[in-house]
Amino acid sequence: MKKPRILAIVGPTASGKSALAEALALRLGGEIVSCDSMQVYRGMDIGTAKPSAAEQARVRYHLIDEVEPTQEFSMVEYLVAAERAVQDILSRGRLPIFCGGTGLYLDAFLRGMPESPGGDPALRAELTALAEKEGAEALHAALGEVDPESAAATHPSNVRRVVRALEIYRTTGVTKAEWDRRSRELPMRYDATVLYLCYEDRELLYRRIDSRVDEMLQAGLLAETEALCARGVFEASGTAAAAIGYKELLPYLRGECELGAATEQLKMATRRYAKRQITWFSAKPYVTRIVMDDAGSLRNFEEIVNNAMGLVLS
RNA sequence: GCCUCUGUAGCUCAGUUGGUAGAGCAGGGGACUGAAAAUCCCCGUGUCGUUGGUUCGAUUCCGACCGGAGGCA
Repeated sequence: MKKPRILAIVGPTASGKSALAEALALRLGGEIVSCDSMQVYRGMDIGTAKPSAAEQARVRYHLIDEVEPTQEFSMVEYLVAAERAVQDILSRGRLPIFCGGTGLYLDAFLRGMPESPGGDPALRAELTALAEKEGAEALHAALGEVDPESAAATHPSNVRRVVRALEIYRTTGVTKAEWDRRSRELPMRYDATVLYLCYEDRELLYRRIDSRVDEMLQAGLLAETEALCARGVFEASGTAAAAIGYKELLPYLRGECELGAATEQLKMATRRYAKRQITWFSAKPYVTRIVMDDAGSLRNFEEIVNNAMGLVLS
């Protein structure tokens, strides 16, 4: 059976993914599947650079505003919802276009996942407490007893990963290394073209990030943050509370620092995030690089769109 | 104009009883399979303000000059 075609636009924050995705969706008869761990939350619009009402009127978007920020949502929920969205889009004869910067989510979708064990909050809490009491080394050593392969691949300080590996072994009796091996053997389910937007001039990307943060503040990011506070998002400290854009402004809202200082922290956090995304996507064998440095002018943008069209249609 | 303090990494500063220097932050590189906007790992050569002097050797001591801060006029 022929695999269905899908397109994906990935890259660091502020690289211009949304604009390119929209242009391609309009030309190719596509619908956009957000591939973003934070845009799924309702009420987090400005800070996550969610497509505006106008943009959502031009192209159909999926996996935006799926859940409340106080709810838990992670990779697997994403996987399920994305699968549903893609089937829906394909059933209408249209092209699914993934767009976003959460590399893990796209990775998981492209590969599919075997029935690996879900998270066990109680066990996680227990193991994390153990690491605090007896040290991360001790927990890592415990992992080494049952799953030396994963232990060797995980730094002892990375408690979260060590906990996850132990969690998998304790709940299934099968090592994480084995689960990973099985998933690696799964065939790609889609014929995917993944366009990775990159900047040869890092400074240029950073300038785009800085000005986008300024625009977000002007658009009312502080008010949005206050609204999230009022809903107890940060007390819940779930995934939504980790979003960049809000937690950096909390010290200012509490009167602990100037707005300028908070803004700097926010820009810095965003740049570092972009850096991590670049590291992630650069290492992926399945991406086709698109250099965005010259996308500034309309003419150059058109050229990039045409170039991308060529890659998709080939 | 005079006096005092000060000038070391992109920033804030240590330090060298004279043998060319190191922290934090910033920055860079990397990892990543059910928390991923998360989590974690690795990376420190810089005319020690400039220029003379003393010295085997000066970033370190001395002088002058230049920049900064403060004080007295």
